[in-house]
Amino acid sequence: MASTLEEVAKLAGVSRSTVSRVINHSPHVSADTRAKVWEAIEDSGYQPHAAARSLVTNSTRIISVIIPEAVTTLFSDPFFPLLLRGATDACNTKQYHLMLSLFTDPAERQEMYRRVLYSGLVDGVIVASNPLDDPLIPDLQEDRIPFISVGRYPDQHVHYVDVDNVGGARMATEHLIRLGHRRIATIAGPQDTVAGQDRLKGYRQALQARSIPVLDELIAEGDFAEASGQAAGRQLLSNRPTAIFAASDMMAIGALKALRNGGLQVPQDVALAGFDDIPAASVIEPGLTTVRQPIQRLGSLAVEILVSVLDGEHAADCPTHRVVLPTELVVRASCGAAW
Amino acid sequence: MASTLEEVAKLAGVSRSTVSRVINHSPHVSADTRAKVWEAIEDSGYQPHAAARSLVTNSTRIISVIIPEAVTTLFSDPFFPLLLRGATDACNTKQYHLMLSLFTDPAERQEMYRRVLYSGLVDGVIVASNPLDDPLIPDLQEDRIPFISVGRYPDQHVHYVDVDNVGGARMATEHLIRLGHRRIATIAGPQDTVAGQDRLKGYRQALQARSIPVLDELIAEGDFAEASGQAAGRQLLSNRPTAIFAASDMMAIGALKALRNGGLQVPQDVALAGFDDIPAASVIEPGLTTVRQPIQRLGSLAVEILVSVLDGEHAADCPTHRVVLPTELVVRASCGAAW
DNA sequence: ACTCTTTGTGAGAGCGCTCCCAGACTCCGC
DNA sequence: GCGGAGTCTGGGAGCGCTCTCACAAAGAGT
Repeated sequence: MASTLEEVAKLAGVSRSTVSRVINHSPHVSADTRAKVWEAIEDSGYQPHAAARSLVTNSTRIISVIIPEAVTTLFSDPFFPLLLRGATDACNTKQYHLMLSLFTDPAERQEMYRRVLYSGLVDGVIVASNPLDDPLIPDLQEDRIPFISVGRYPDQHVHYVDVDNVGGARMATEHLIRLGHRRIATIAGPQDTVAGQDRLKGYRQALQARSIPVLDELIAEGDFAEASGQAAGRQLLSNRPTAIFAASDMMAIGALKALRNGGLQVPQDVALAGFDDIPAASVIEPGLTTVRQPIQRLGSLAVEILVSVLDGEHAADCPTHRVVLPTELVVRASCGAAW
Repeated sequence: MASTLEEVAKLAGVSRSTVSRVINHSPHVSADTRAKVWEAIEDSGYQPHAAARSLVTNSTRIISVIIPEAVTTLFSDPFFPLLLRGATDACNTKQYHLMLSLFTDPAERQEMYRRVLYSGLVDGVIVASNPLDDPLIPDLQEDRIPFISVGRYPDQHVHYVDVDNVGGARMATEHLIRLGHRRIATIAGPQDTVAGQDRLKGYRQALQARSIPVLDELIAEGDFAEASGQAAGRQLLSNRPTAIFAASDMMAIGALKALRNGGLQVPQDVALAGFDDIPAASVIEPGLTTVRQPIQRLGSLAVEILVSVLDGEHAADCPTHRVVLPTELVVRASCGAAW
């Protein structure tokens, strides 16, 4: 189990170098020797010592997923587990390991930054749910640490993967338009996040494409959480929309409560659509029409791209990867569609 | 940044050994020298190389969280993210790192077992959501790898943390009894999981304590997921319970649908209680009475105990840690309580 | 003044691995 | 038959760190 190269070498009657070559699949070993060595490896249950190997190769095959602030909304939403699921799947097949870094306060992050990144503990980093004004990405760039962002990032040289937030929001809004609605309100997400911005953009695009005026009075802003959706719903009520597109399911659920409190029925009086397709969306009454995102794929793709960058290691001449995955409209009862 | 001990030593005008001593807070360094060295460390932005250090200390300060099967129910339930949140918090304060290992198929696990555990990559392991018949824990024991189980484990020498599933189920059932119900059915969880067993046990205890007969016809079994709850609800209907305690919120939601389809109202015709307090529980109509568990604390505790075992390292004479955290009854509308 | 501790510091070995270089051997063509 | 190319293998250095050991200097006791 805890044997060393040297011991395996003795067992196989060859030198340490030869065993190393076999382990690393070097072609310069005769078939006989190779077989002999493999046998010795099997017999001894040998496994290379990770630290020793890292020390000389200068690579740990560990990728860190950094979530700068342990965003509370992440826990009412399976985004986070699904992302990790996808990422670990990809890591398993690529023979990499996943390290998880969550932070509550910035001091903690600074501390981690030194400990994890400067100590050579990880080969690369996946940054998820990073607020636009966070210094993390600039820091990573400056220190030339390979990374990829989950979520669009407005910089020429940053690799990222994202879901098509604009397209998803447009689809949902178009769907409401197609059902005959013209006074369509939106509860936008926080405008300091890319997702919040993009979903509002999609809403705007859909209206503009049909020459429906975009009215400020029909746009409220929330923070993706339920309470903010309820507040926004209450506020929008007085402007009498016939439909509401909320930029998150939790806000849609909040809005649903506000509408009910205001004596309005969904979908009879007001149609409702959300974004995310959280588990609760299919469970509430009426079922919530929403936009589904391929989050697990997002996670695996992030790993795959990062690994390709890491393995390629042609540093400068490697093109920037930017992948946007399509979203999918899930029609349920809340929009009042027969479809 | 990527400087070495040697360089810092030269900068401070001392030897490598002395810098090492300062870094590791050895007391055998004069105050003057110590100050000088710290200055050199700050100036050079020195950070010890993790692999080099691990090679000689034979410790990586990495803990792995292993979830043997990427249980799908974990993703309709914030159990997993909350656990990780708690675990990372504790890791941050203890200066440990968290590695994540999820698996879909057993071959993958075997592969990981070699790669992660035998290679000295991690110092210890947290095993979560492990089925009773899984060989993982016996394997870990045999290989003398320090670990702790999240979830009770029936072995004298296994450290574990768990929530009080028995007590929680008993509380929920008692609550229904207190509201006047006598024909109380339960939708139990899978009986090959400890949580499933314990929640059924709590239900039984509550009835027996009030001398209410435990009837087989009022006990159905599900797999914690919604569909199984709906099936179980349908099945129980014919036996006319006046209340149902479901061992998970998802099953309670399934049962709710079955009851509605059968023309019954909750809580007027049948009272309903669940377990877990998932986000959907507060969002559905009627709000679901349920049992809340301190999952985040469970995660941080698991790390704290494992680290104490790791740091203590008095191997044999260290007592087995077994912590069971209390659960909390959350009363909402579905049980029909005024309270 | 001399040993005898005590305290602070440096030199050296070695953790287990990879990788370079050199050597031994085989095989071919002239 | 002999040099040169090609193939395979072993030896040695060294990655950056910790830790033991030895030793120098300083203080304490007789």
